[in-house]
Amino acid sequence: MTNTPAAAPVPTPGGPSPVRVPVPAPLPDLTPRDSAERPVRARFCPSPTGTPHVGLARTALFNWAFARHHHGTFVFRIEDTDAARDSEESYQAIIDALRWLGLDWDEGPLVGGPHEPYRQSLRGDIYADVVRRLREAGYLYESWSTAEDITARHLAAGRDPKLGYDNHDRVPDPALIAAARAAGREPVLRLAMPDADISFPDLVRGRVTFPAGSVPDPVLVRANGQPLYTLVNPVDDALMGITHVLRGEDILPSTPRQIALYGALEAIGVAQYTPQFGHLPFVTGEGNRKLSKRDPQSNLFQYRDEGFLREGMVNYLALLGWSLHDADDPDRDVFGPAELVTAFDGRRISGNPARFDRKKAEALNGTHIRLLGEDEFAGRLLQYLVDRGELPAEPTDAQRAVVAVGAPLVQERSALLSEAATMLRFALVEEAAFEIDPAAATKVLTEAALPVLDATLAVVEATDETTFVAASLEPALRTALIDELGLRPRVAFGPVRVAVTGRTVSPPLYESMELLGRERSLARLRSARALVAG
RNA sequence: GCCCCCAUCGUCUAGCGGCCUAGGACGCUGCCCUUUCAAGGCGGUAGCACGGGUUCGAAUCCCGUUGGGGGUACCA
Repeated sequence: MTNTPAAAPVPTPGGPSPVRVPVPAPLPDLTPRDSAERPVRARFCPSPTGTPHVGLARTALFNWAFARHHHGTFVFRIEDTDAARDSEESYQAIIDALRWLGLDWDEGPLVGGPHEPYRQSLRGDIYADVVRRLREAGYLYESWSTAEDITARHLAAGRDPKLGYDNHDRVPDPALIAAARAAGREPVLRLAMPDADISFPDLVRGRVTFPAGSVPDPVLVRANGQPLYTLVNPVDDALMGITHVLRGEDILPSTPRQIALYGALEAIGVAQYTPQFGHLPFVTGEGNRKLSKRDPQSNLFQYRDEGFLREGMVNYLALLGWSLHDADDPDRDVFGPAELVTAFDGRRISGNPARFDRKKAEALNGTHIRLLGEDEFAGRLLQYLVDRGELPAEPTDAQRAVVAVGAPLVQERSALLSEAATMLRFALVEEAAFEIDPAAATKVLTEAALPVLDATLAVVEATDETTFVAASLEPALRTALIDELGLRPRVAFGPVRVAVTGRTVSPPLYESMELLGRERSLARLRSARALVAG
């Protein structure tokens, strides 16, 4: 391997450089009063490139909570500057995600605001103007080198080609330019990085310093004239008056070039100040790797489909890199969106990567399900069943009644709405569509079940519409099955449960029978008996 | 390679020099309750990566090592 001098990969062009080098403002350590100096304006600025994932949602949540906590403004902006990857479908999905989580924005698509438009694909003229002014002030220079040119120069000089761009074009190279022109190529526009350490106070990590020379001059404008993220992200943050940038740790390494750009933007009057940055830890999956967009576990909507509550999801997402500390509990796990906002001042964000733990997310969701009032839970469950297509858009009165009566029976036994739906399905399906789970039948509906079903049938047949209620069924069945047949409860009620609900796991039995009704219960018991009798 | 970030139970964390024989939650697990499953109650299991400092005293501060992660695009 080539021995390259450490920390000096970028040769400084000899002689006076024709390129103007921005002077970033010194960014002193944060003091408690900094946050009070100007009203907080935080933003969420995703690229619409795929299905929203949990890491994206976490970033949105933190920015939202931070803005709300400080009574500031939450700006929502779409960074769709890569036509090859962006899609309208993805844009709609992001909006859907924010709405589901209840993250309302004060400025952005659909709601407008003083800095419209909020989709970067519509802001071309603005960027063109900023680029023109940066060029006129001398901050951008044309760079004609291709990746091959750069690699060839490193190799010729005995340097490691992985060093990246070598700042060669700061001084125009007539031969290179002529060759590029002959090949019909256009130059990209680069910003010259200052030859000094770049250091900034990170809200999450404290002071972070990048040594001079460790960041090559970045490309801000493509050869085809289209601006890149490296330009438009800081430009829009500046134009929109963003004060705090909470974003993923993956862009921590690009912060120095943004700070350099802010120096130039301030010089030409586009920016008034450099915002404060806070880099949120990664959300990881099963391994230690950053949760990839391709990982099915990362798909936010999957959790909604499986019956996560907004409250459960928000609560769990908030715990991914943050913890709530209050007077009576220094490490509280369960809290709602309002409590999150009250507590989220941004100071307790951890720098540690956090693994997305499905089990814990589910447990937390179960806690929130139990926290819901009975009627509220029934309403959520009904909506969930409709959304999942298990009930029609306009459920019948009978269907509504089953959910209303059944919801309290399953509320404390469900961690997810999908579990509640599964447990209530026996009473929701058309009678013709009712099926007994084969595994449950094999396990419980054996020959030994015959006397149980006979005794149960006798009991139920003896009831009428007024005595077919849980309160009467319980003593009657206990007498018939436990006392008279001398069975243990587990053995006695198993066959009845499977006959009536089709599953070994169900809401409480007597209530389930009452919910189903006398006639349907009888029919199912008879059908199960026939099955057992062969 | 180079730059940056991170390092407390399996997982997420509390801890910001003595209150720590390290607390909570999830998980796992024992018992109780019990018509299934849950919920609930009472227990248990398990951790400060390593090595140097600093200090009367270090999970807490500093340095190094190791390990993990990210970046190094005319993606964002």
